[in-house]
Amino acid sequence: MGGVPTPVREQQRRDSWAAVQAAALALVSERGFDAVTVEDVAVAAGVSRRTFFNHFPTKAAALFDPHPDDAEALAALLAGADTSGGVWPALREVCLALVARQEEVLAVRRRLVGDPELDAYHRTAHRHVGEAIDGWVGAQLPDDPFSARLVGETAAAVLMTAFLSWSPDDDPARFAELVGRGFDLVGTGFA
Amino acid sequence: MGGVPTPVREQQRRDSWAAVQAAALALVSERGFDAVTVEDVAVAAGVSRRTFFNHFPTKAAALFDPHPDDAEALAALLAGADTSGGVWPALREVCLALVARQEEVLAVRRRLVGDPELDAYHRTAHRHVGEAIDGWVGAQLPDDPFSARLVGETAAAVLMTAFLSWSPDDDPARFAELVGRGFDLVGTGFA
DNA sequence: CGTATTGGGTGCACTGAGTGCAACGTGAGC
DNA sequence: GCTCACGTTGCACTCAGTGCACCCAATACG
Repeated sequence: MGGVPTPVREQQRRDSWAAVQAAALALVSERGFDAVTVEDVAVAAGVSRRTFFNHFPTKAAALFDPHPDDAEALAALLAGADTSGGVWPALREVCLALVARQEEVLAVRRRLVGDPELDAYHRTAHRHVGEAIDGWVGAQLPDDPFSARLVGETAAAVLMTAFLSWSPDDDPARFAELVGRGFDLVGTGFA
Repeated sequence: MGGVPTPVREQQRRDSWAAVQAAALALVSERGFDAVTVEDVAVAAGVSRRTFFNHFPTKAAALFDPHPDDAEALAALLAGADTSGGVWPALREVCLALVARQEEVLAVRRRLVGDPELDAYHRTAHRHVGEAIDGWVGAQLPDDPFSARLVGETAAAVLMTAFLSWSPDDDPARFAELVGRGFDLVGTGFA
């Protein structure tokens, strides 16, 4: 019944998941996406090829699916957000706190832009954030799902823009700066 | 030399391209993405499997890559846009004119949401529009590429939100209405 | 005109992603 | 200890996508 089967099993599963994602990021950032096979990743993670696909639906997903801890962290940030100054400024702070957690992963992913297939997955990765925001905004605007979704999509667009405008060789702090600037620009309605 | 090889060849190629896309949209909207093979599409289009991949890099691309005519139409709309009232309101009108051209294709695509792989491609399809806008805004703001890209990404986010909030059974005009409303909401900075 | 060239279409063989299925083994409940 | 649940595994299979050599029709050129 409770989604969590049992602590030990759950931990095994998370470890296995994390080992596969770590191996995928390491190999792909070293050799490039096309030069790494799922078999390579599985071997490096100490897992069978079949198990890889038990965790991730596609090769690209191993690179871009959010770590459960990060998903929980985002939920916590949203739950604790201060909306007294409005929804959009509150989201600004949430996203700034979020990106600070993920510097290393973002740097690896940034080196992968250019491949069309990967770019598509890249956008869904930022969409994981957008969807969480959807739900959060939607709870505050239960009678306006369109606006809630638009806020989530727009926040994801800001993150994507900052991500693409940033270079992994730059100071990581510059990425946060770009995110803040993006939120500010949208907040003025591109006046 | 000139990119266009010669009128006849160019026309042959476009016809073949269009036949494949039409076949892909028809079959997939009828049976679903996974139940249609590239072979099926090629046969229905009267073309070899190998030719399919000469036109489209992936199966999903056959569904989502923009028709050359539409790409040219967008460029023309942007070139003729009236920016006297500001960049964002001008984009609003361009996007409204654009979606009016594509009602049928959008209705088919709308039936395909839900598949994660397809959703990823879906976003890149709206990104084709965003990229054209990037270039257009970038020409007007040559010293601020970040803002130019942000405008393009945000416009794509508005289109995507309207697309997801719309139902193919709705009046097509409602889709345009949603696009307009999305641009208005962003234009106020989510105040 | 006749000949050479170009460029799209095709067939073939090959790699690798992704899936269904039937096991196996180890933690958990009784 | 027995049984059940569940993550893992191996195997066989379909199909997406690619490299390559070849064919044919449309063009360029003499």
